[in-house]
Amino acid sequence: MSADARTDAKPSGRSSIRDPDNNRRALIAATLDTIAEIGITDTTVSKIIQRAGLSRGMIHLHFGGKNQLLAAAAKSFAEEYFTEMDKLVQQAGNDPESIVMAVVRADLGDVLMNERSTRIWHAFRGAANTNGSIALFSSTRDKRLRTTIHTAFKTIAKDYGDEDDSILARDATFGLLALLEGMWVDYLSNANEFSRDVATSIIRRFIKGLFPHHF
Amino acid sequence: MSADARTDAKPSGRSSIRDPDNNRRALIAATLDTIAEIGITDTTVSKIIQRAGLSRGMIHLHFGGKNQLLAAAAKSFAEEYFTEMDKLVQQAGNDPESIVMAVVRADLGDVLMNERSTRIWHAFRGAANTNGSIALFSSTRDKRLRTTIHTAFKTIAKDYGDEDDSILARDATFGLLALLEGMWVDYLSNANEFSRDVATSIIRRFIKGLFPHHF
DNA sequence: ATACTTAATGGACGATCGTCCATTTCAAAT
DNA sequence: ATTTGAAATGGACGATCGTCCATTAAGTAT
Repeated sequence: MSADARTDAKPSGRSSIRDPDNNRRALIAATLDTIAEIGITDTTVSKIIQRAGLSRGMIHLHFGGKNQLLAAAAKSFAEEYFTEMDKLVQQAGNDPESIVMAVVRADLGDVLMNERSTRIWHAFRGAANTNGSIALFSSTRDKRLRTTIHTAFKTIAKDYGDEDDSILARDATFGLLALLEGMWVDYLSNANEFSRDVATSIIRRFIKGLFPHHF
Repeated sequence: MSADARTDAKPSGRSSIRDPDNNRRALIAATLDTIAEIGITDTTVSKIIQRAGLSRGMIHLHFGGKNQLLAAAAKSFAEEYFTEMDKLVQQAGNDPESIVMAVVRADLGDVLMNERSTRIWHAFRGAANTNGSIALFSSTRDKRLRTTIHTAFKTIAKDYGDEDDSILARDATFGLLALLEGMWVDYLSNANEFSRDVATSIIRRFIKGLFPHHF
């Protein structure tokens, strides 16, 4: 065995002391954790670098400033959400009914909806009005997700031969997303009293009201 | 007539230059306006007193500090909302159906739901996690409003002789409030595309799904 | 070995934060 | 008129904010 431990220290390895990408990620993670813990108002450069265990100048070095770090954190947070959502939805069946309920269960599940994420979500939403760079990544759910739900509801709506097929599907999409948003607010307000099962069954009940032969 | 013009300058009069109560209200109004305009993060003591046209020390004089002023502003904002809501609901008929729809129309009407109020609402909600004194006044809608809706739905639910009367009413209450919350988020995200009529008809459709013989 | 590029450091900087209080102003009571 | 007490003022204060950069350390190429 001529291979020694140092040989595999390729550029792509993690053994190096220096690791800009890792530090970049650490700063974003520290930012999100700080926001979740003490709120975006009290999230300062000092608190972030202290939590990340990095030096003061690194925020300016890697992001150019605090605001750009916040924007990057918002983007990263949104990407995490949609990546996880995609994963969970793809595990569902192919029939529209399963897809819709997979979205509901994913959005209300503890992976996506928890104290940390609801706090971060609302912190960014509150800040999005004035900070345009944050607003881009916190628009009401993702376009892709909206399309997924809309497509599923359009398929279902065809089973109800009424003339307002498309309006029904649009209303169901709009309403479902609003319901999910409202559940997040409710969870944020009192996480201890909130029941995921109750929330899920309520949403199912509302959807079933629109599509009595399904759900 | 021994009464001269000065006699009626009672403590409750408004003729005086000094008017502590008015200044107190002015500070709260300036705080809310500032939050709506530039966000709670950038809302500073200097910005508030500048907008109110008052002197620097007045915040400490009347409220004891910035945080207490914010709490008072949150309380005032919530009270405004519920006062207006009460007014609009009382103008409605006495049948449960009218009451529910009155709540919906009030919550989605331009008096209660507008850019200013949705921004303030979400700013406070985002800050409520860390600031307990704010949290008290921004709990998911008011208890009284919740009771009003719940009572109406219980009456309606009795017409559907199923055994899950109370669960149905509970679900309808929970779901309606979540829907309304979600609509506020949607309005905040893109106020220009938002349609109050569409939102109202969607909510009515969802409720009608639960109570097909009504709405 | 040496030169060169990039990553990382942490202190200095002016600006601004919220708080506080000595002082002044006003209005009612005497 | 004079006294008394509350309302209002605005500058001073230390603390902290975010930014920036001269310097050091680490990794790569010659």
